This record gives sequence, structure tokens and C-alpha cells, in this order.
Amino acid sequence: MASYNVEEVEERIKKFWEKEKIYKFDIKRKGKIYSIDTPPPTVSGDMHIGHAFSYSQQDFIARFRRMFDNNIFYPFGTDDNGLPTEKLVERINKIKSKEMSRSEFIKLCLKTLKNITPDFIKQWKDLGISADYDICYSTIDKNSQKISQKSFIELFKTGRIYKKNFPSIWCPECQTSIAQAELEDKELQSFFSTIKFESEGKVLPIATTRPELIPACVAVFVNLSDERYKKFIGKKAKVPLFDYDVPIFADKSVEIEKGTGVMMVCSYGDKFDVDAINRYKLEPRVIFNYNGTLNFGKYKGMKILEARKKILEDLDKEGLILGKKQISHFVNVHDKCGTEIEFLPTEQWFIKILDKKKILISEGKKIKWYPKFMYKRYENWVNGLEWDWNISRDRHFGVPIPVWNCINCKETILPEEKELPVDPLEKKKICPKCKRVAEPETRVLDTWATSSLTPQLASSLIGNRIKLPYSLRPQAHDIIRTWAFYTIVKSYLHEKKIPWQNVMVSGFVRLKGEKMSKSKGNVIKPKEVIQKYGSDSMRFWAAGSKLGEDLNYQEQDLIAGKKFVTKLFNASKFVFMNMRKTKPKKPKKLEKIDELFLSELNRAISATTTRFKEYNYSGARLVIEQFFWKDFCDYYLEMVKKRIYKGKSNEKLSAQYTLYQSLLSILKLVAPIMPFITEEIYQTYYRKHEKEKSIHLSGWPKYEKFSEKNDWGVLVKNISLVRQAKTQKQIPLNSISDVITIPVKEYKIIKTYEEPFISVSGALVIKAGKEFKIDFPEVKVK
RNA sequence: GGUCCUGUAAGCUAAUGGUAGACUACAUCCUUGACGUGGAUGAUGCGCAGGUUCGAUUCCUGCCAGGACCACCA
Repeated sequence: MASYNVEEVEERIKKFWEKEKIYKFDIKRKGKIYSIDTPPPTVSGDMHIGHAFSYSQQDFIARFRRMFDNNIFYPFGTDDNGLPTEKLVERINKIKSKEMSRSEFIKLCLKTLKNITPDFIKQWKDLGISADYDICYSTIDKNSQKISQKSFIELFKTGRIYKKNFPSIWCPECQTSIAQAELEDKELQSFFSTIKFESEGKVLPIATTRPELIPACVAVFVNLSDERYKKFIGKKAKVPLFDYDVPIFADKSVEIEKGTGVMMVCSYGDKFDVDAINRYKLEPRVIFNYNGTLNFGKYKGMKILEARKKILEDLDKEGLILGKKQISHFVNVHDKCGTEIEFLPTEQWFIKILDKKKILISEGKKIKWYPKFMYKRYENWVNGLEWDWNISRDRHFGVPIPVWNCINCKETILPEEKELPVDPLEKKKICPKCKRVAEPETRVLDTWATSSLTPQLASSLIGNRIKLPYSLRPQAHDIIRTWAFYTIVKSYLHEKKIPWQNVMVSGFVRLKGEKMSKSKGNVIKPKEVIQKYGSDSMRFWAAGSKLGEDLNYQEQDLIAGKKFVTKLFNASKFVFMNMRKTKPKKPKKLEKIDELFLSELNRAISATTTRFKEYNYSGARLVIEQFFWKDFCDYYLEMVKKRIYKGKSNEKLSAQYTLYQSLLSILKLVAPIMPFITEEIYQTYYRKHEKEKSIHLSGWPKYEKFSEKNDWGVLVKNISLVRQAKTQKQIPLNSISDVITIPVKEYKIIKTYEEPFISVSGALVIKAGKEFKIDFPEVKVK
């Protein structure tokens, strides 16, 4: 152990942990179980820095709890179900899923996943995430499919799940319906064109950003109190270019000031149109195919944007455009692909949730959110819900909806539980009523319908021994409206329970205040950071900001962690350089200064423990950092050095005992944040004297009441004054000083610790006086 | 438009109703038997305006700036 080789040590320690199964969950271990509903990362090529950030933060808590509570359930999972995986597989294999059969594509997905998942998970191991990787699920594995399908069947049987033909949010790119939670805003440049509609020979101008919807127009709305258009109410309007009539209604939702004050209702431009068409029982004119092309006339087959351009040209030719201006506005897009969404009438499966908004809010309130304000985001989301949860997706790769439909009698046929998991496409079912072959449901479940069951998925791997609520759900704030929300929904609907007692919500990593994204090209790869600085440093960095706060990434911040590792390494080397061969027993009488330092240690343990318990890992880091570097290294070590070198045996033993114990405690306090270096030091110096085979399995340091006296502070202050004086005089810190005068009030305290004080200050005489003063021997001028 | 979060040194980040503390960078000095990948010292800071208070960086209100989420987007 000459100098600390980060790469070599971390690799070796990692192997040690795996070989010794340090993080293996054992239900028989003593102590209350602390259970964590670990987030399953979406499988992709590389870990994102945001992952490194938030998984480190949850691992601090996991490691703290492992040492504190003794028994921790910390499973691992991967999310590889649904669109992101499909897209990844398409990219890797350079194919299009819709051009393959479902079973072919699924096979390819599973094969691709098998190839890339191990390397992906390895990055979590490299970071030192202390999950039990043997308790590992994938959201697409057979067991997960079974549990997810079982959930569907249960909810269907209780009437929570229904099927409805309804204009739903549709992504023309992914060609599937999606849920409200999957919408995102995107700013787009667009033309706001005023189009000439007519009614009885008079002009009715309508402004729109979506002229391609003109042929889908089924009504025109004006405001009842709008003097300009009042006279048209009840009459017909002629739709330009397409030459058919639509009714003109008065509707109070029309804002007089907006656009021209006249609006067209199309099937379907937005949620408002859906609502309006229902209210007035209008016959929709659906002009889009599922793939986002138009379905009629000369525009047939054109993509929406293409058709928009063409229709504008045609309108222009006919002199039907009254005005045109460029605007930028926000539109709803699909969060996975950024495509503008449409509303298309399709038959979809829904979980009814709108009637449970109130209770879902009160369920959310029962959970402790860290930081607290994150609860508000949940509440806002639930309050703003306008759709039931659409759980069907027209995709290939996902958990199949376990249903057959009888076309004849409309009966929905469910599988038996023992048949699960089942792919209806692969199995024939006969309608029990009509005795005819039923049609298999072709769609799959929304990926959240499965990942909202992560507590059950993980628990199922150990015989369902972990019950709701779990102790902790760690996650980032972007998925409060999805993962957190849906998990609360399912736990309530199935068990009438909250899924977890606590939620800790991490912030985001930013770069110069900006969100990192591939498109901006400002992505930092944790792999490379770890290679350069080590996992301990990476984790130390992740502990640098409060829970829930975003953190600006800058490479120089990694230096602090790296230095801290070196310091721990060197301090430990020093301590054991002067240690006896056997474990130093507690002497009958401790030196005063050792006693004082142990009491300071007590204080630090107490502060760290409190902070970790409150998920305040950054506060904990601050305390330990300060205590180890300043109090332990800069002051205590300096004070005991000489005694260690040449003290009498009992004096020496007192120092050795104190050093041994306090360093061990410090290492334990640091262990949740820096698991590698602390394990390395533990194995090198402590293992032969201590019974636990890993520091991470050792008990959290205990603390007792400590005195409120501030002797340590006084001592530190005076030593600091001595150093200040020497620095000002530009002389070495170990130089001798003649007389040090201490203020009367503090003199008594210093006198109590005279030996260590003299040892550090090099004073020949200490005396009481009015104020602090230091005299140096006269230096003869050459 | 609504809800929420954040504004502290050059950068990053704490605590606090009473002298604002680390870290990185910077400057000066110190090579002493753990560590120069070190030690010591130093300089620079509470977004703006009111209010409550003996006293506000902290509590309240407004404003400004940044961010998140939602709504609207004819």
C-alpha cells in the first residue's frame, strides 16, 4: 500500500464484494427490514450522469441503513419494456419494428437485450451501488409479465378497467395511443393564417395554425356577444376549398379577442374539439390515418406537414388566404419522439382513475416526501388529471394485454391465472357463449402499467416476503407524474395501501445551468469520469448538493473527492504506522486530550446520524468532511504525534486506542458515501481485529451524550492563533516560541491540555494574560 | 394564466433572527519523521425594494432574474 491506486483498488474491492456476497439480502438477518423500491433504469448503451447522481444519492441512504438497521432489502431491476427499448433495438439492428411480425420483433428485442444488459448493469456495480443484484428483475421478463397481466385481470374483474372507442391522444410517429403523462411541450415556428370562410355570401375569417384541418371542420363557433358575428349564429358556413356546409353555433368558450374571434371545430384538432364535438353530437370527419397521413382526395397519402403546405398553396391559389403571420407557439408532443400528437378515435383500454382523484391525493399525503415540496408536484398533477389512464399501446414489444374478444357477442375472454404469462396471439380461445374462435387482443400494455408494480415485482423474487408499504422509494422528480403516481394508483387499487413510507426525490444534473441532452451535445459520461477520478470521487461529488436540488456539473468538483480519498489513505497509513500489533485495549485512564477528542467524535457521529436519517446526505458529508480533515488530521493528529513517537507506554496506549477507535468511526461515517476507500482501509488495517468481514456490514458507530463544554473549540482557536502568528512571521510551524500568553478566561482550559498544546505550538512557557500574545526567540541578524 | 422551487465570493455549495462556513480557483509563506495529491495564512459574497423587529442574508410582501411542472395554444 504505497500510494493509492484508485483503479486497481476499486476493481479489487468490487470483486471482493461480489465474491463474499456482501450485499446479499438475508431475510433471517437480525433487525428490522429496511426495504427499497429501487428504480429500474431503462436499458440503453451507457449510464447517464443523471443516473450516477441519483443512484449515488439513494445508495448513501441504502448503505447507511444497512449499517444502521442491519437488514436491508435493496433489489435491482431494469426497465426494458416499451418504446425506448423498441427504439434502441431498431437503432442497433437498423430495422423497423412495424415491418416485422410481433413475435419476430420480440425475439430480436430479447436477444439484443441479452447482449447489452450485462454491460449496462456493470456500470451500476462500478459506481458501487450496493443492491443485491441477485434479486433482479426485468420489466419484460416472464415473471414481470405474469404479475402485470394478473394486475390487469384483477382490475378488469373489479370493473376498474374498461374499453372505449374514443378520440385519444395518438402519436403518428410511434403509431400508438399514449397517456396524458407522456405529453411534453415543444416550441415550434408556425404560420398563423387567416382563412376565408363564407356564410350567405359574407366573409367569415378564421385564423388557424393548422389549415390541413379545414377538411375536418364540422362546425364554426362564435361568441354570443360578439357584435361582428352575432348575425351568423344558427346559419351555415361554407368550408373553403372543400365546398361543404357546417353549422355555426354560439359557444361561450370562444374568446372574442383571440384570433379573429371565429373558430373552427375540427375532428380532431385538440382536446377542446373532442369535447365540443361530443357536446353538440356532431358527426366527426376523421381525415388522418394512424400513420399521420391524410386519407382522402388528392391529399391522400400526404404527411400532415406536407398536406399543410399543399392546402395553403391551394388556398392561396383560390385567393382564400386573408392574412398570414409567423408565430412561435407551444404544442403538445410525445415525450419519446417529439412528434406532434393528434387525437384519433380508436378503441383503447383505460384504468378508471378520475373518480379517485381525492383519495389519491390523500394517499399521497400519507407518504413522507423528501424534500417536502415534492409532494406539491404530485398533488398538482393529480388535480390536473383530465383523462383516465390509457393503458393500451399499439406496439410490438411490451406485456401483451391478456384478453380475447368475441366479435360475435362482444364477450371479453380472460385467461386463467395458471396460463400467465400469456400472449393472446400465440393461443386460441373459444368464446364460452358462442363457441366460436375469439379474436386475440393485439395490443400491449403501457410500460408504466408494469413498472407501477415494481414493489410487487421485486418482492415476488423472494417469495413475496416484503409487504407494502416499503420503507423507501428513491427517484428523480421528472417521473413523479408517472412512476410515483402510477405506483400509488396501483397500490391503492389493489391493496388500499400506500406503496412506501418515504419518497426521496433527486434533482437533475445540469451543465452551466442547462439541462444535458444529446441534442445539445453537452452530455457527460460517468464511465469516463469514473475512469479518471474513481467512483468514490464521483459519489463524493453527488453528495455535494442537497436532496432534490439540481447540481451544476463541473469537472473541477471531482478534485475535492479525489483529495479526500488521498487524505483518508494517508491519515490511516500514519495511524497504523505507529500502532501496536494487537488491537489497543481501552486504558484504565485516558489522557485528557484523548477523552476530549472522543467526545468531539461523539458529537460528529450524532450529527451525521441525524442527517442521514433525514435523507440529508449532503449535510452528513459536510460534517464528516469537516471533522475528519480539520479536527482529526489538522488538530488531533498534530497534538498526539509526539506522544505517539516517544510517549510513555500508558500515554502512548491512550493515544493509540483513541486513534484506532476514532479512525474506525470516521471510516464508518464516510463509508456510505465512499465505499471503496473505506473498505480498502478497513481490510488493510482493521479486518484482523474486527469481526465483520466488510466495513459495510459493520454496525453504525454508537454515540452517547456529550458535554456542552467547548474546550475543543478553545484549544483549536488558540492553536490556530499560534499558526497564524508563525505564518505571518514566515517561519516554519514547528519552530519554537518563547512565551505564549493566553487570555485568563481560556488559560485554565489550555492548562488542562498543556502537553498537547505545547507539542503543537512549540511553546517554552505558557502563561495567563490579558490577551493572546506570542513571543519568539530573538533571531540574530547576520 | 396557475402551482412550485431557486437566487449567498470568480466557480460550486452550506448554516443562521445577532461577527456568513467549506470546497475549487487565486495570492503569500512554510519542504516539520502520514500526506507538496500537503500545511498555514489571506482577499473577495447574502438579486432589488419595502415591512415586522432593538437587530433581517434568514420571517412577511412586492419586484426582477433563472428553472420545473401544469393549463392555454381557434
